[in-house]
Amino acid sequence: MEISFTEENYLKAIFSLSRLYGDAEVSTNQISEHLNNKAASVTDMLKRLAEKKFIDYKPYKGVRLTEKGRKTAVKVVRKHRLWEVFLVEKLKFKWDEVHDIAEQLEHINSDELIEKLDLFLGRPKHDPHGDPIPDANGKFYAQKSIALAEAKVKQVLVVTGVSDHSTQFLQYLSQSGIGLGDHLKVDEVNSYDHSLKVKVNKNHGLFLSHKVALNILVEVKS
Amino acid sequence: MEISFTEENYLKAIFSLSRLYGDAEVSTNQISEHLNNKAASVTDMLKRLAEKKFIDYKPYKGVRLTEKGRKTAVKVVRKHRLWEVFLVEKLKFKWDEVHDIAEQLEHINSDELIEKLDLFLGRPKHDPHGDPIPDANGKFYAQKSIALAEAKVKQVLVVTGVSDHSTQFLQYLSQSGIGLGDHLKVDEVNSYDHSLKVKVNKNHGLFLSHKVALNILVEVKS
DNA sequence: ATATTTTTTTAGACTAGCCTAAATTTAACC
DNA sequence: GGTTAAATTTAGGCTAGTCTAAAAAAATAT
Ligand SMILES: [Mn+2]
Ligand SMILES: [Mn+2]
Ligand SMILES: [Mn+2]
Ligand SMILES: [Mn+2]
Repeated sequence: MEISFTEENYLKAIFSLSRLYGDAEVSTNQISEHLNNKAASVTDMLKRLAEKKFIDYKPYKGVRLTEKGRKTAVKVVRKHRLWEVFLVEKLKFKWDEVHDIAEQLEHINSDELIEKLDLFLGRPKHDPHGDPIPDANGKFYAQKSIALAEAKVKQVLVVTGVSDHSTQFLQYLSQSGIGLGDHLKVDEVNSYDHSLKVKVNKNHGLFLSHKVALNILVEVKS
Repeated sequence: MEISFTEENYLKAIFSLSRLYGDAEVSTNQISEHLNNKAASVTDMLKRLAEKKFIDYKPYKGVRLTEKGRKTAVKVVRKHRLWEVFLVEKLKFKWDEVHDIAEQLEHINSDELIEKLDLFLGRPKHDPHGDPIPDANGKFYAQKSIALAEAKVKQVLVVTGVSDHSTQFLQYLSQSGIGLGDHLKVDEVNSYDHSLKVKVNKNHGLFLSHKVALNILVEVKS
């Protein structure tokens, strides 16, 4: 019942792709693109994962996680996000520096360790990017956030997360003075390119492109 | 200049075997036994490590780390021991529970991470088993400990480490009320089997076999 | 100094993961 | 519906790391 580093990465990829596209089957090419390897390699691995009952696989028909596969994938996600919290909260890394390290730490195999880490961190519900941390049973507590681009003018908003986790984007947000928990208000929407003028906490006049506004998640407070 | 999980384990093995036997060449069979794999596999790997300049290797003549190899090995040891401190001090694992998890964590690759972890832990000098933690330059601060078996009757002793890191031995010590920093005094030596009667902190009358006394490291305080 | 034993290396084979190129299946188009 | 294009799988090959069995070198014993 052992699972390799590589198999864990495939399961995580399938899990996140299936969520992304409304829980549909995931295609070989989607996985191939997501993991930056070739479709033929993916087919190889899908056969092995099916053999081990992590996925249901019908050739040419795409793939879906079994319950066993989902549990395994969610556990990797849980580990990834807990380690990210550790890196930011305890070791004082910036939120844009932790992803690659967590990509390694997520494969450390010890249930005792996850449990004790979770406890040490105070059982956090969200990682440094606002993503929910599933509990030990694999349950996610859904947050009802929307993209900033969909918010209405004058609504009181709180930043709850980001959709783009790239270093570039995260650094840009930090430089603009935007982080999790900050208060936003849209003052103006440019009807030509959908860019925004927003208030961040007490400061008016920050300009954000539509592309950026699509990748900031907010909760509407009023 | 990338190094694999497996290569790191070989370098660590060579490093610790070479220390163990007074910095001599390490033989293929020693490595094979230490890592629980076959001599033929070791020969294969030695060729690769020599190719990459981690070791000096002359067929049939044993092997020795290059400076590059030593640096790499010591870094793995440093990571291993820092993570053990983390697991015991922060996550509240017992000292006999941390070795296997550290065996995984030692391969996480990030200089930033080691540095920040070291800082977070308060730059510890010893791991939970009393083993010295090399600094970022690979320097060990030698401790002048002796085995309890070599101590003289009535000397004031402080426990500084253990030679046997097995779960069994560590649990036995814990149950006997012996841990790092505890004060010992040898009250009697049995001249037939070299077993000891010792005082632990304030309690007299603990019996220890010669075998156990060989694996407890102490510093002589007077 | 030979003969025997031990250690080490070589030869050949296997698996996990990856690749490229070719074949096949499915989807899209006219 | 037949033809083309796209997606997927198969076939064959590569590397890292392991193994067993056999050959070769070194050490030991007589
Ligand atoms: Mn991963
Ligand atoms: Mn995250
Ligand atoms: Mn290791
Ligand atoms: Mn230790």
